[in-house]
Amino acid sequence: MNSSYAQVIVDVPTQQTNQPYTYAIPTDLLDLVQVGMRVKVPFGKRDLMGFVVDLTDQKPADNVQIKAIQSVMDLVPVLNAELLALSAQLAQDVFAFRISVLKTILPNALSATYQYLIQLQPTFRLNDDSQFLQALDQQVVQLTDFTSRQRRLISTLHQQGQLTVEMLIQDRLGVKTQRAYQITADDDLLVQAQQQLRANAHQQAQLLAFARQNLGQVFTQKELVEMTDLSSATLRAGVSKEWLQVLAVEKLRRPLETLNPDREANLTLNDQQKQAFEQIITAHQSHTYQPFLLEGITGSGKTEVYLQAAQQVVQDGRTVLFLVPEIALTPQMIRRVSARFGPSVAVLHSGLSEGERYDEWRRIQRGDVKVVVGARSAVFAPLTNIGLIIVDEEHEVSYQQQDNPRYNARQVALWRGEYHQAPVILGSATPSLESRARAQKGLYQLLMLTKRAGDAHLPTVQVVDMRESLAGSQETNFSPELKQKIIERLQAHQQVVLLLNRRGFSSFVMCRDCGYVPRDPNCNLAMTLHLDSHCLKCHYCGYQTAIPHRCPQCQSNRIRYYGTGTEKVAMELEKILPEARVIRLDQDTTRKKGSLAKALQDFGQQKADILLGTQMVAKGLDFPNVTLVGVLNADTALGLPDFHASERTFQLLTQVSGRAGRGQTAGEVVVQTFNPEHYAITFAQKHDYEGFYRYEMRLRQIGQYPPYYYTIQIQTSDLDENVVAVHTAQITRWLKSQLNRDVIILGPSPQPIAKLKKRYYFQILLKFKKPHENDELLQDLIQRAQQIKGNFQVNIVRNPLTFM
DNA sequence: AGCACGCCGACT
DNA sequence: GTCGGCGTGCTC
Repeated sequence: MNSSYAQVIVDVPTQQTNQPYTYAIPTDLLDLVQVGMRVKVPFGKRDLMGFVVDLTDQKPADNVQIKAIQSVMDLVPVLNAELLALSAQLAQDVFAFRISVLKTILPNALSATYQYLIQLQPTFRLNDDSQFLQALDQQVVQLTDFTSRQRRLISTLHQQGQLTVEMLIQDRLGVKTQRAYQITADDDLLVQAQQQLRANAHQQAQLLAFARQNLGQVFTQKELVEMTDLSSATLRAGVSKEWLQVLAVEKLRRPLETLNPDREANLTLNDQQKQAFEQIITAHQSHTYQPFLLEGITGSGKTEVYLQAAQQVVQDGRTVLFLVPEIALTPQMIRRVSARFGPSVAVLHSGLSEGERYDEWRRIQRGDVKVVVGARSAVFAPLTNIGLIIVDEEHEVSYQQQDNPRYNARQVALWRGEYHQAPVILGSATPSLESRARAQKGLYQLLMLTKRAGDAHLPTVQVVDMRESLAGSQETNFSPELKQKIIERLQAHQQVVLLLNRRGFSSFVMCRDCGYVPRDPNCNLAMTLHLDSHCLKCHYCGYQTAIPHRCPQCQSNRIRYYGTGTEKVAMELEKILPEARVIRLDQDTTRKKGSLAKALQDFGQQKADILLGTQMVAKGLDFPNVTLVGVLNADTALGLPDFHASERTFQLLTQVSGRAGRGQTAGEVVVQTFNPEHYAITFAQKHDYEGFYRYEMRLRQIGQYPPYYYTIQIQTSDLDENVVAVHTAQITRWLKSQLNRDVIILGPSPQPIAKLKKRYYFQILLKFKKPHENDELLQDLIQRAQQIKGNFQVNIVRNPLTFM
């Protein structure tokens, strides 16, 4: 029985249209429209794309006029029941529009483009204003190509009948096709043709012979030419005589690195790995949703556990979703996974073109793929029958999308694991406090790997106090200790990785003599430098003070803002070690496609001695000849106005230390810092995650921060600084009157980057005990903010991971 | 978002 | 008087 109405989410991302609209299904589309398909619908004056989220027979109230669906854009649904349910849940969870979430779940190629076909009519009269239209007759144009003046004219002429405007809604990208031939299944026809063929028609004779060997089969033109060595002219002759039929077959744009991997054998698991493996497989085989926290020191072989568990799951007929941070999706890593799973793997990373991404998505959708490896957005891969989900480096901030909708892929992974009743592995050498605390409570099962693979030892870590090093001398990024060790490695023909920590760069003040950083008296967080207003501000509570010219702790006048770039460091290296060959790795040098792969390959082949880079050198790189890691500035993140500052610093130091001593030779790490006694640094020095965890948890408890409290960040913005300040203060008063007594409200205060793209930003932070206790009130806040006239905007972020 | 409606100031 | 500026409200 077909339903006669469809509930449609239309492609208009606004608060007012964030609801399903009811459309009638015309009789000729009755058996075509399905839930999860895209449709074209009339909406107001326009035609739009929309998603069918439900089918009903319920006739809606009489007071609304029901329009009919115009056409169906898909033959099969692009969203299954799981992903539709996920979209609804996620929209609520991250306070986003349903349509935005739906478009995030699907590849970009499936987002519609709106174009118009303009046809001038005989009545069209040319004049100065309408001159621009003459060249546009019969042309497909986009609305954004015109000024509002031109649009108005087109609209007027359209009403007068001087031209017609036809709306075209199209996929952003088509399916790429390739010319192919299907050989007739009619052998008699071919036999007959063979008998009648002229004796000198050797080419056609050859084609006929081949055809009779492959009755009914399909070959692309390219394949056919290669196999038979015939010309395309002969093939055309075959077509005209009906031996062959022309087809257009789909051509998949496959990323190169996954095409022909050499198979790679499994490594032997040690006892700890084996135990972890078995527990994961037990959960999978009993179809149980069970999150595991796999806490393994760097080099302990977490990846091998992932891969072998994945192989087992695939062997049992289920599929695997494997998430890694984008930064870890190096060609090294992709080759490794492809080598294990061959053609049944799909790799989704930011280097893919829109077309490649779409084609990988279609392979997954069709069920050709057993294992999906990818960064954040791969968590929406349309896999069915998932038997295992892996989130590698689960503590990574990049799993949370930084713009709307601000979903967290780790959370989505857990949701999908529960939906499929499958185990989810959260793996890290330095788990997020949140996940580690959940393991403590028994919500996740803790699996520990404490031994490094082979005989490798963790590197020794030397902390260098830059306060002493800098005193009296010229400002430099290299302490004598680090410089000396680099020289030793160069002489021994070993390699060096140097990390320049850019996180928190530039925006805070520190004393060069004693390491003092000005903190606000209320929150004890580092205050952010505002050059525009020449003051220091706390971005939690809004406390504000003048920039000191003399250090309050040691009276030095060398208190100034802190920061440097890789380019500057590379120049200094050139000066002090002119013979060293250096590869720079940062946003600037790796923007071009393939340049990262090239740089890493060169370093792997020892075409350089030193790899100098930002955060991206810290993750997942495996170069056995690297025996020294230098961290030029460990502190910068400590200066951030963020309660995660210590956690991030500890994680970064631990991760980058793990790059040293992965081969036979022991590794060494030099950490330069102005805060040698800071616990994030001393615990990292001892490779003591558990110690850091306990210490930091105490501080979080005292400061009433996560994981003891849930947080919500309310971002407000306006073109006018006063307007946003006034409205934000109003909202704060309203929240105070509405919220439960035990909800802690911090702010309002200007955001660390208070002005961005001509808008001024403020924030309010809420801290509370029950995860969803304020959701309704916040929805109400969004509705109310909608009523405010002007450019004022409100944006709500659940569990913010950064404060910028 | 985009489009119409409607209310005000600047012109042929 | 009308044209066109933009603020406001609606779209099944």
